[in-house]
Amino acid sequence: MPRIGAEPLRRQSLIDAAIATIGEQGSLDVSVKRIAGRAGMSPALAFHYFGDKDEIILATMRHLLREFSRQVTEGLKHADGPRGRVEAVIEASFGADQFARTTIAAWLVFYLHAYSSPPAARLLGIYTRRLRSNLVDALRQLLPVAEAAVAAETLAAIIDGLYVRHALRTGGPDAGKAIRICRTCLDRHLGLAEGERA
Amino acid sequence: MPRIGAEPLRRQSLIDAAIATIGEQGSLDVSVKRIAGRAGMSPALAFHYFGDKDEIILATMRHLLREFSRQVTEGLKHADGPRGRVEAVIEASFGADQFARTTIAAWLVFYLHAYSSPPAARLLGIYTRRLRSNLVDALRQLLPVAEAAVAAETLAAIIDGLYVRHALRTGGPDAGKAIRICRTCLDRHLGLAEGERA
DNA sequence: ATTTTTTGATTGACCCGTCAATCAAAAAAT
DNA sequence: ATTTTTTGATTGACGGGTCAATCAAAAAAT
Repeated sequence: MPRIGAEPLRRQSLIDAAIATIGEQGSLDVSVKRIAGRAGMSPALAFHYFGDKDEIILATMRHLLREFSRQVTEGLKHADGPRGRVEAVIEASFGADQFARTTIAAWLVFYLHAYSSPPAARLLGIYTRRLRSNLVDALRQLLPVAEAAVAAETLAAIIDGLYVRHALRTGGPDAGKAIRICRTCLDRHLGLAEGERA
Repeated sequence: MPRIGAEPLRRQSLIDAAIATIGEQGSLDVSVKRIAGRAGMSPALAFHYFGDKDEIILATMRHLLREFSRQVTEGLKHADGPRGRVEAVIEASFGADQFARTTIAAWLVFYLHAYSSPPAARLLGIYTRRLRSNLVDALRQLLPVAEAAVAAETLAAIIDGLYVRHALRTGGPDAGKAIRICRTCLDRHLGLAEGERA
């Protein structure tokens, strides 16, 4: 066997190249040729490892989702108290890896792709539900059930909105500003006045 | 001159068909053939009127932007007081025309398109700045300048986020719920406690 | 008759996916 | 240790198909 163990490396290279290419272009309309070229191999090799283009796309989505989940889980591990758990989710969302423009553009592309691709929709559904339950579970210990649901929906929307604005507007909010906006909104929902929180 | 007035009708038909096709597919990767077919004409006629595909896309964006601006302006006309002006912007954003799933999907597609198309970015920039100034101007009469800026950024992000979630998640927030979330957030930023506003 | 509207046919480019063939390293056999 | 065999890694070339855009000419209206 030659160069044993090349497959996982190649797959990862292709996924990285796919994120970069898709994110830079802001579209799924990128040829396998360009992705493979960026990863330093011929298109045929990409097909050899992934079968077809759809599978390249799905594998790339899975990688993005897994990476995000990993960071959230990591943040939750060191969080203490419900408020800390909410903040951990927020901070994971705006961590350097997740908040890179290219990464966010890729996320948005996949959001839209899910609009017409059932497998992609299934993947995103899992992520969405997990994120939501993380937020709701923590908020329920701080607020009445109804308000917790509203607060979770609001926070989730703000996060998504800040993503959109960061990725698409030059001079959009940076990570620090984004986190501050989320924290402020959380404070207000928890009924704390200016500067009142620990 | 024969068939006077055919051109504007054809152009409008093509723009409507473009919104529908792009919105349904959630992608700009739709052929001129399909758009023209949906509008009841041959692809060649679309090229005759618009020159190339990019111009079809840009004209479609301009139409969406103009329509949105029209609705905001209309709402502002009947609004009284700064709080009313903020709510007018919110309500225009979630009006039936703007909050239709297909329309929102088309919006998101154009957001992403702007990511790699300077002309599209220019168009969206105009819209973004106008929306922002509408919000900031009204909020400045209700809050200190710094807080007004944060509140505007927050509201704008929430609106965008709710758009994303409504268009892409089955069972996402409907218009009523979206408006309620925005109002609640606005209340909190204005420092009003539960049920305190007029 | 002239001008606009409309389209069928065509072209060149590009893309996805396949396939046969090549290459190089590991395993087996001697 | 040397040779042979096996097998994954890799690619160039190609087919079927689609798309954007062009063009010449027909249809329709004035």
